[in-house]
Amino acid sequence: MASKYDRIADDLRRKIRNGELSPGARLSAETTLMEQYKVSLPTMRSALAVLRAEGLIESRHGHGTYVRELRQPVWRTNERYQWEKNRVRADQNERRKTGATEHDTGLTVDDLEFAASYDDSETADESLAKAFGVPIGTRLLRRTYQTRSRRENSPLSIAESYLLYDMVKTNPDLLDEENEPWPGGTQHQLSTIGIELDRIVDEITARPPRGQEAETLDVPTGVSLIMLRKISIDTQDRVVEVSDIIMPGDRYELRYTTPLERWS
Amino acid sequence: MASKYDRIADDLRRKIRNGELSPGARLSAETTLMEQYKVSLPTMRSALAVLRAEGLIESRHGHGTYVRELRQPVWRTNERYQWEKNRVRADQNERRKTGATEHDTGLTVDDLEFAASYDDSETADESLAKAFGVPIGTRLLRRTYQTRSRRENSPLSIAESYLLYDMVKTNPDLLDEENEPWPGGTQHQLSTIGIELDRIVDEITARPPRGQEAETLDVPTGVSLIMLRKISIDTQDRVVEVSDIIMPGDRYELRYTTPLERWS
DNA sequence: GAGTGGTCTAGACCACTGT
DNA sequence: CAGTGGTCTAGACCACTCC
Repeated sequence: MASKYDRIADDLRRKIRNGELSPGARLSAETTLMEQYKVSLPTMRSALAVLRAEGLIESRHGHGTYVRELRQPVWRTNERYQWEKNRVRADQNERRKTGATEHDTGLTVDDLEFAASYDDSETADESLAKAFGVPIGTRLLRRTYQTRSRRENSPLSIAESYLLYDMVKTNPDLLDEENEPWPGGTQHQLSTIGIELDRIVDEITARPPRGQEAETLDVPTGVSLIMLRKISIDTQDRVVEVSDIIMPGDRYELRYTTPLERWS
Repeated sequence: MASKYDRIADDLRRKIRNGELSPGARLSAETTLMEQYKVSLPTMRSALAVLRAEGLIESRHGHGTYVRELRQPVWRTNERYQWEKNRVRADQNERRKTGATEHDTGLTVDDLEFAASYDDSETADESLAKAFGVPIGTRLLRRTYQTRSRRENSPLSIAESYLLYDMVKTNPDLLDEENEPWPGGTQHQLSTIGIELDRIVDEITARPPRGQEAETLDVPTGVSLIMLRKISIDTQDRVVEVSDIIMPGDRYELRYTTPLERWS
């Protein structure tokens, strides 16, 4: 331990933490830093690589190296699920006004760009088969959603939602991506085929982005991904939807409220 | 894009995904790979650095480079909170038997090593003051917990729990770390000063480990940290405990069940 | 064109792990 | 001891951004 680049990284990390280098500030050029710290360029660069991996700095080619700014977090709460359920029974005008993402972020429909695409040729792999409790190979409807803020380039999140094809085909409207965005969202879509949700189970984990993901989500190295699998279970205890949602960890915070039964 | 090291990383990533290189397998030595791919050593090393950052491989000095094995995830569910609350009213023998971590992991008390330390000289910083709804500088009791499996070196998690000093001092037993592990956990501790919890709010985010954290948690680069702030609110709507819990993302999965009200 | 970060090389030496 | 990955150097050239 205590290699040269480690000590340099420690020094810069300290300067960032105590505000000597504030968010948005530009660091000196690599060649300048290399002279300041009296090391070679590759060594200086590996010191910066450490901080980049920690998400503390960001380098822009031909531009400079900057202290990362904290992005305002978007909240995703589990209260949205009950809110969505209540909205299913509201009239269509009310449903059209806002979606669940707006509920979370406080942004209006106009701020958000929404893209959906459907694919009805998907079949269940091992993981999905287990989640749904069906055999591997069962036909699914896969729906891909991208939400992005109009003010920024990077998507807020990417979601893949899976429905059992045989279950939803009874309402052909549900198979057509042209009907997106569907006022009232998935819970309302399911209600058109007589499904009422009993509970939603969220499974959460986190890992670094891999290869292509970093590009499609446009996250720099140094940002973790929050992986959320959302499993919707109806009043007959059937798994009716499985959704895999990917969120950049520097943009999102999840909030779950767990009520407890009273003693008295 | 499509630099040499990127193409090499892509190739190796593909080999890992399709099983040509299975978990635990040892890659050829860097010098061998460098000849195979006809690049210089530093270039070969930066290809490996990419995969290391993605958590796909792990290098052991003087030993070799290996495909990371998937570790069996430990589940942490929000059902534990109600389970803990129920246990407060169980008798002491029952309470002594198991703790919440055992509830989650399925491991028994004997498998787990538990370390607690108290510090009653802590005061609330901005973030904690806001969470508790008290002025900055308010005296707190800080309790640090480390849980580790006896079979492994790395801690399962690190938790820092904060209580309002003036609130808990009425029971001096709560100020003494020698009483840990306390049968029945924090909810039982709070019950000794007349506190009943109404709900628990979990705030979750994820980010890469920074400098020292990587060492104390003994996680390689390429593992994300799940940061969980748990806020306990009592029946009088007071925030009575705030806990910051750090979990390695490759070991943990969180599961939250949200029940929905019925329509009928 | 000037200044920046990104890629790549060839080679030296050190530090750790096993036998 | 041999084999492995880790650190560091000196220097060349490329690619991007802004003026």
